[in-house]
Amino acid sequence: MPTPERTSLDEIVTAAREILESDGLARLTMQAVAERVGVRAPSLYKRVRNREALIKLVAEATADAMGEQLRAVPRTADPRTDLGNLARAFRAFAHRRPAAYRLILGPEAVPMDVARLAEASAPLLEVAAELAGPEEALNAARLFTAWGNGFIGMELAGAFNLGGDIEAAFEYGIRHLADALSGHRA
Amino acid sequence: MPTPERTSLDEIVTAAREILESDGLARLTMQAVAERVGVRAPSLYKRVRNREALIKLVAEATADAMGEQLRAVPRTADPRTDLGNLARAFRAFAHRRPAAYRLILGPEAVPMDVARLAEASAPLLEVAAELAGPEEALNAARLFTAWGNGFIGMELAGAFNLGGDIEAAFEYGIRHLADALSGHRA
DNA sequence: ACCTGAACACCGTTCAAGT
DNA sequence: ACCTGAACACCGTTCAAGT
Repeated sequence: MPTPERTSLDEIVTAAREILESDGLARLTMQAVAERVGVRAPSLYKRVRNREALIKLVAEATADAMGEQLRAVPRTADPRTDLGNLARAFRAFAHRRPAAYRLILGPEAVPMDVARLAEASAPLLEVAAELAGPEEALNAARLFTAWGNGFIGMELAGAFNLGGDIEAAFEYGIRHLADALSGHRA
Repeated sequence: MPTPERTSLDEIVTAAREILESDGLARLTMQAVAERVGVRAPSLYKRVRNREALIKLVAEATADAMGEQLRAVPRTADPRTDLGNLARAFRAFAHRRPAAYRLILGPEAVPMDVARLAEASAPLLEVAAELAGPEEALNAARLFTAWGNGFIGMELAGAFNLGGDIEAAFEYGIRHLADALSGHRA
């Protein structure tokens, strides 16, 4: 008589996501995940190859969620406005799930599935194309996403603690990058 | 009769740095460090509070080394040229010691000593001031360092694997940021 | 077919005992 | 004063045995 399934891959990834965010990566143990989904640790290996693979699944789920968030940003007729709104949505997401966000960039960065990242940043590529022209769209999008990732990474790492207005610095970045990409005066 | 010292904090941090770079963060264990400096693991606790503190020491040593690297960049009369040279030196350092570099930004980022980071990025702040004026120097430096950190972080994480010329994208970023900061046309 | 306890190899860390 | 072996609590992971 087959034992009934007592959990699922989805439940496991969700549990891991929650533990990561509330307790940090070091406390994201197989035992903690197992306990949360109501099973013993060895059973997890029926659905997940190992801890590293589980962490990768969490990172990919995070990229997907981020992409969804960006696609939900309403678009206007002005690409400059859109650029700012996308950047703010991006930052808001990172603030809401900082540990997961760090997972994507951070050290020991899990080699992320490329298609997933492309999917997530598609809206940004569109706006970059509107702003910088199709020729320079990829370079422009990379300039902008690099800045955004870097800014948020430094912010989460506490690298901006010297004071100064972080909000203002973020808006300064949006404004000047929009200028730089569109070829306007700064 | 007191036992002679068989190692030192410096030797321990250096050993940790080497293991981190060659084997990765997960393999940077107290036992591995102890073996490399010729001592048993418990002895490390005479010089270091715990593993986390050791990792933090490595991160700080990395920030110091990076600062030294940036200060060694020769300066010219043209701040735009200097900006590019600093960015390339920064990137070269990250490529030479990727694991340590990630430590500074990445997930579980060790709350870095602020003064150290400021020290490391001092040259960039100077050039930013020349380019954007003293008023906007801090915002400009943050824009630039955020981009640089983000670009390299994404590069190391393999987020640029879609192809396209990464060198060109980096140079594109330098050029357009210099324009944006100095208020020139792009 | 899935779940479990037991087991293994490996950590980080503490501490009493050595010199 | 520093170093060590032994010990503890905790991991990730495997596997034979249960249902």
